[in-house]
Amino acid sequence: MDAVSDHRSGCPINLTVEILGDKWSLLILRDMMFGNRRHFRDLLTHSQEGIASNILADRLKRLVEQGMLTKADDPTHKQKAIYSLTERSIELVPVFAQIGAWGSKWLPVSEELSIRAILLEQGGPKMWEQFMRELRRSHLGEHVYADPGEVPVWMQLKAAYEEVVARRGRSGA
Amino acid sequence: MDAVSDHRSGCPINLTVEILGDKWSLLILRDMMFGNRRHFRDLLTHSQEGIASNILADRLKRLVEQGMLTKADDPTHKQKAIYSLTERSIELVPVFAQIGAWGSKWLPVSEELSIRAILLEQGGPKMWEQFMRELRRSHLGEHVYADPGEVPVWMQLKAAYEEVVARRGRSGA
DNA sequence: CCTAACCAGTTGCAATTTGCAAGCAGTTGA
DNA sequence: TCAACTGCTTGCAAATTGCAACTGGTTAGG
Repeated sequence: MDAVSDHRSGCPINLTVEILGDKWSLLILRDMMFGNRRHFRDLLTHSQEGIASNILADRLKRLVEQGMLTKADDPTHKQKAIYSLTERSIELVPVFAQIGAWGSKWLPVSEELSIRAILLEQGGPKMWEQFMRELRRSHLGEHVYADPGEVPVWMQLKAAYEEVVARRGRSGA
Repeated sequence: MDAVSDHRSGCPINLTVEILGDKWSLLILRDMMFGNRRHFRDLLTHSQEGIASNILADRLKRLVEQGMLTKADDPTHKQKAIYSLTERSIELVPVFAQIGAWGSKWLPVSEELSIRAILLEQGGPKMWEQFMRELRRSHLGEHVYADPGEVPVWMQLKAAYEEVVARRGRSGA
C-alpha cells in the first residue's frame, strides 16, 4: 500500500519512465496533441513511424489504465471510439517542448517535422500555457474562451509547418 | 544519406525516443547527473531500481556510441573506466527538470526522492543553467569559475535531500 | 608475497516483448 | 446490396529483457 509498491522506485524520473519509457507511448500522445488525432484508425494510418495495430491497441489500453487518456463512444458512429487527453497528459506540453527543443538541436531532424518544435520553444512557457488551454477546451470540453486577439497555437504550428512544406516543394527535392 | 536514413522518422520527438525511449537509459543519465556516479560498479550497486549488469553494460555502450557519454581510463586504477556526460547530455537538464516536475505532480513519488525535482522546478531556467555550468566543469573539464556568491546547485539538492531524510527518520516510519 | 575484495564487464538461458501480416465481426454510406 | 471502414485480435518468428553465475585481471592490506 506504500507509494512505492509495485514500482521500481519512488523517483519521479523513474515513475515517468515506467509510464512513458518505451518506443511508442510518447509518439501516440504527440500525435494526439499536435496532430489532433482522436481515433484508432486515424492514429494507425497516419503514423509517421508506422506503428503496428496490436502495439497501438496495447498502448492505448495502457495509457487509459494509467489515466493518460480517456476513451468514449463517438455519437456519430457506433463502432468509433474517441480518445481524449486528460489533464495529466495535457500537462506534458512543457515536457514535449523541452524534448522537441533538445531533439531539434542535437539530432538529425527533418526541417518540416521540427519547425513546430522550434516554434514552441521560441514561444516559451506563455505559448505552452495557451496551447494547454486549447487542448483543455477540445479534449476536456472546458468552456474557456480564448482571448479574441490571440491566434490559436495549433493554427500557428499548422501554418509554420505548411509554409515549410510549400517552400521545400518549390525548391528542393 | 538523408537525415531520415535508418530512423523511423525525422521528428525530434521520435529521434529522442529512439535514443532515450527505454526503461533504463534515462535513469543512467539521471544517476550520473544528479547522483554523481562515474563508474560501472558505482552505477550498478547504487541503482535505486536495480539494473542488471548486462543491461547496464549494453546501455553504456549505446550511450557512448550515440554521443551521450564518453568513456576514459581512470588514471588511479588500471581497470576503472570513467564515464562522463557530454554537452548534449548535459543539455538534457531542462528535460529532466520538466519530467521531474511532471512526475512529482502526478505520480506516487516518495518525498525524499522528489524533493530535488521540486527544488529544481522552483529554481527555474536560471538554476538549470547554473547546474549545467557545474556539470560542464566536472564532466567536460571546463575552467569556468562559479560566481563566488552562489551556492552550487548540487549542494543545494544534497542538503534538501538530507534534510528530508533526517526529518523522516525522526518522525515517520 | 598472499589473499580477499574489487574492477568492468560476459555468458547462458528462460521469459517477456516486439513487429509483421492476416483476419474478424460489426457498421456505415452509396 | 455491397464495398469500404470501424476497432481491434490472432498466430508466429525474432528480438529484447532479466536473472544468476562467472571471468580475467587489479589492487590494497596483512
